Amino acid sequence: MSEQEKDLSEIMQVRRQKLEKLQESGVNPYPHSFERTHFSQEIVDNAKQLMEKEVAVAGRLMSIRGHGKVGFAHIMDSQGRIQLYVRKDQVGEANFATYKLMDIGDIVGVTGEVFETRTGETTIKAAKIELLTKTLRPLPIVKEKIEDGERVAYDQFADKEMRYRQRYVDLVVNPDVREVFITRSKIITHMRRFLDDKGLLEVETPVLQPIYGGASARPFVTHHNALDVELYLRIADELYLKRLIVGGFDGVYEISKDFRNEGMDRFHNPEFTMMEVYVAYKDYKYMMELVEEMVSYIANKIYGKTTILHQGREIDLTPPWKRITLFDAIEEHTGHNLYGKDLEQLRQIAKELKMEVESFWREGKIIDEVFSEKVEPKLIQPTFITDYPVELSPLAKRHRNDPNLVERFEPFMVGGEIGNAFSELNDPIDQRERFLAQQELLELGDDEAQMLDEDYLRALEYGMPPTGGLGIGVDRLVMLFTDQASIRDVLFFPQMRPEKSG
RNA sequence: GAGGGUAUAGCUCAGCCGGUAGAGCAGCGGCCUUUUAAGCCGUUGGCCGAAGGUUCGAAUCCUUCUACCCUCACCA
Repeated sequence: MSEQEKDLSEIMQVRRQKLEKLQESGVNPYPHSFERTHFSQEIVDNAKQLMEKEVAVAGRLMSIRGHGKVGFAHIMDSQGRIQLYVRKDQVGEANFATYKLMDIGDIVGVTGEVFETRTGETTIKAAKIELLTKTLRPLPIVKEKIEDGERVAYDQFADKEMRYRQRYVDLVVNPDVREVFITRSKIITHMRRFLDDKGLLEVETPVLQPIYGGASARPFVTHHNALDVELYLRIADELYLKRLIVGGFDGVYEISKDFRNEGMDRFHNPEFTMMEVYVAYKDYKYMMELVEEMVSYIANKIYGKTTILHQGREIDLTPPWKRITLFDAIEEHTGHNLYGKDLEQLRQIAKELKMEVESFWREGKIIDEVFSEKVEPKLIQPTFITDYPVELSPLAKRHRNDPNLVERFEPFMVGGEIGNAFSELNDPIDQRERFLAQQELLELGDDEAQMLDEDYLRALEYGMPPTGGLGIGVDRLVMLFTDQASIRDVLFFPQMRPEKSG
């Protein structure tokens, strides 16, 4: 980079020359503060009341149109944009000279009176325009035009790689991107408020864990020097949160990052945000109500209604959502009832469905595969899939009516799952057996099988009340609400290969 | 991990069956005291992602590499 710095592009050299000129004329290009009285949007919205009143706004110059001894510009702040009108005979010779040395992208503060131009645009007639930060890099400026009431952007900053790597530029230049992240923040705020209003306690549990658990995934491994031990970045919060239920809390939740050392695509980032909640004395039926209530609550808070548009389809989040068992759903979509079928029969059915089956797959795995291939893509409207085979769910309690099943559900919509929940297994003896079954899988070479956690078993032996638990993939919920097709578009800084290798 | 695509000026993109680089915007110099994708005149700017190869000659054809995007496989 330093080589490039020496040989700056012409456009950047010019900016540095302007910086020097400004300093020579006594202008501080990096002053310490500015007293703002209004945001741009407030002025535009309240133009009548503010007419001929003095205001002070601060933000970035996004367009400059010169007219000799006069100039128009747009300044953008966090709320929007407003036009400036700078006259040499108003701001004075020296200040006008400073203005002439400003570039698109520079951060400025303007004081002046509000008025309306001939064309009817609310504008600030500058009494003074101050440089607040000189910028040395040109912004990839997007030009906009209003055509038939539609905002049309020209030369949009669109290169995805650059947008992700230089999100700060993306945010300045693409207003829709900012909106997505504001909505993301609101979703989490409303989620938190909803859970708090239920009387649940927000808690924090370890990210660095000596034994990882609570999900099936490969972990990131790290090393703690002082203790000289291997630690894992958590793949889930589950086992720690349930320890807190053992400890006597009636309901706890955590919204935080989990880490899974696996592939990346438009639904997966190595670090992602999970919300997990556990409520004592409740079961999975209660958790279903909690999910549909929470998601529709968020929709109402954000859009004032419980339907949303996602990738051109209207999704109706109004409770109650459809509920169907895993086996019924498979039968509905394939015509095959897989319940109680043995391994050979399942293989035969998979064959008839033209699916490839790996030799080491067991019953549960085949059922899961049939479901995700034949059913999952068709679950567009919100649907709870319930009652999974025991072997797929080592932490879930057996079904009250059928010991081959567990009380588990996953909420699906737009062809993907957004969470996972169960009546939590609190029988320590059964839990030990399930862990041992996982150990066998581990030995068979399943590197995602779960580790046996003796301390967690000890906690269960002290007694965990009946508990309902739920995890929600927050990023996916955000994708749904903000109509984004890729997880990278709802993460400020999605994981990328480091820049400039080789 | 497999397949497909993309990479040319600060940004958005042209550049055909190989002949030595182009536009708009931005920038720079002019003119311009109500413009708004401001306008008009002039003008600078490129190791054509990297490295090799074929060729008299490569942005263009071939090979390898790098990064990103899309699809598929595993996982939320």
